[in-house]
Amino acid sequence: MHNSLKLVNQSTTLVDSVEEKLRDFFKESNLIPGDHIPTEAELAKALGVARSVLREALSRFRMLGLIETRTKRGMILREPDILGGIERVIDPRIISKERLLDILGLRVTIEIGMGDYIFLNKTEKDIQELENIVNRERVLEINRVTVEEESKFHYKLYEMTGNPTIFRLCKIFSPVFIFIKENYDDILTKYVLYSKKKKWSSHKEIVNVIKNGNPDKFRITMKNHLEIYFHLLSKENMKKTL
Amino acid sequence: MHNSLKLVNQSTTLVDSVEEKLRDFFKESNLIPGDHIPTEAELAKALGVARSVLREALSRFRMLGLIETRTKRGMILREPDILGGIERVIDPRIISKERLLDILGLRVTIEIGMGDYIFLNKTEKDIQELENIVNRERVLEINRVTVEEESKFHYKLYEMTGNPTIFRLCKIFSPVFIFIKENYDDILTKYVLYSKKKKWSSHKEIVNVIKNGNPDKFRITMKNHLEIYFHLLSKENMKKTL
DNA sequence: TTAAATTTATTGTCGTACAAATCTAACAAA
DNA sequence: TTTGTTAGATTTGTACGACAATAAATTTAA
Repeated sequence: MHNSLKLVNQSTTLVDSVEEKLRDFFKESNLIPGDHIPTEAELAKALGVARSVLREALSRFRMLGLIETRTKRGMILREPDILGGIERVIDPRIISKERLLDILGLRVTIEIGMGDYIFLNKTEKDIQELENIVNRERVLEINRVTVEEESKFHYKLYEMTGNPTIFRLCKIFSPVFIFIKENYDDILTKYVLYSKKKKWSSHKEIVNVIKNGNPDKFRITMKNHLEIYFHLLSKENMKKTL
Repeated sequence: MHNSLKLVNQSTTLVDSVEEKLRDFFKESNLIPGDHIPTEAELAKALGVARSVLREALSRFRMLGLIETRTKRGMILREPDILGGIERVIDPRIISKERLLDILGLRVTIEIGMGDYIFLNKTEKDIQELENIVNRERVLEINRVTVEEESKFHYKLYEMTGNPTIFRLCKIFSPVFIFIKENYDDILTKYVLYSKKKKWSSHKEIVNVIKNGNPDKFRITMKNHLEIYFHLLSKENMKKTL
């Protein structure tokens, strides 16, 4: 009762504000990767906090790759690893269903949208590899392949974009897709069985489009291939699913 | 000279390994959000490190939202904020050109791919809003609008996916696009002026497709709208650009 | 039984100390 | 002059102890 009166977690600790102040300081100083930043002693004094507090803030930056330290040589600013944070906390078991479906939606969006990118950079060797992957697939019931084979195929597509960040994002999200596939298997299977739609594009068809088609055809085919997931993503079904 | 001889920073600190061990511990204990985790004293003792070292590791988790602490009540596991890490380090000035172009590529991919998503969730109100935004735009030379108007329009599209994570990603990447627009303005302008292509889809056309078209038409129109960016993204131009 | 006071447990912050690494400088040797 | 050695100084990494603030638990008082 009277929950609305409860103060929101008013816990801005010293470490939090030091972290923020330091980030502002880096920006305002126009520091670029490779530049030295003041020593711990200097920073602690300037901020008026104990060294331990400062170090807890710096520790966060170290994790993100924003600063690098070597004894005696001091600290230098580095280009941060923008995906380092995600990588450490992606665990489907502790992430809410809403968020997991968000990620599924992002995946589907990227895979449909990457057609142009693939056609921009595709090589003969890539296509050869894709064909090898597809030929090795053993098709199970209702047009499905094993999780490993599915992963291998889609990994290769992401790789073909030639965009390392997108490729890495794919690897980071991979456990989420596997989790969703396993946990919503009944819903998905039921949908496939009772849907009016009877034709789902296969990996083979996608490869064929990459070989002889164009980006627009790729998108349509990929959309078709991924269509079952939209069943999970529509607003009405989400209510039922969650 | 002789950079290849330089030793790689082989420094795994105690804090790093404590961080890793704790993450493993959380996973193996099958903890879920809301669960209590041992006190600092217990953890420090179990790990055999000083409390200060432990706290530097915990500080990282606190930043990512993975743990929440309140004095006396102890620490509890929380659903982490998967984008919290990115949000803190996105600053175009300290991120390499390669990475910035990666992000541009991701944006373009998402915007082309989100057609189905938009058609899945669009409402009359959304379309009304889009039209308002477009009608307020003042078109500058060569079909361009101001950065703010451009942002506002694309924000609305992301919002229409109904996917909060994708929407947030858009906001996070926004400074990157602005940076790229400003820094590659000469290349982009030259491309527009001398390209054989003379027709670039406008915001108005995109709205029209959302209103009366279908996802396939949306993708083609959006692709057309964003085509100038592929000029920066192709492998050959990237070499020149970087 | 209820209300107030006290105790206790736990995180937040501070300070000191020393170890480890490595840069600097001075000096010695070739 | 160049190279090698040694000693000292600087800076981060780790440990430990102390106390404040807070909130739960317990005891005491009305």
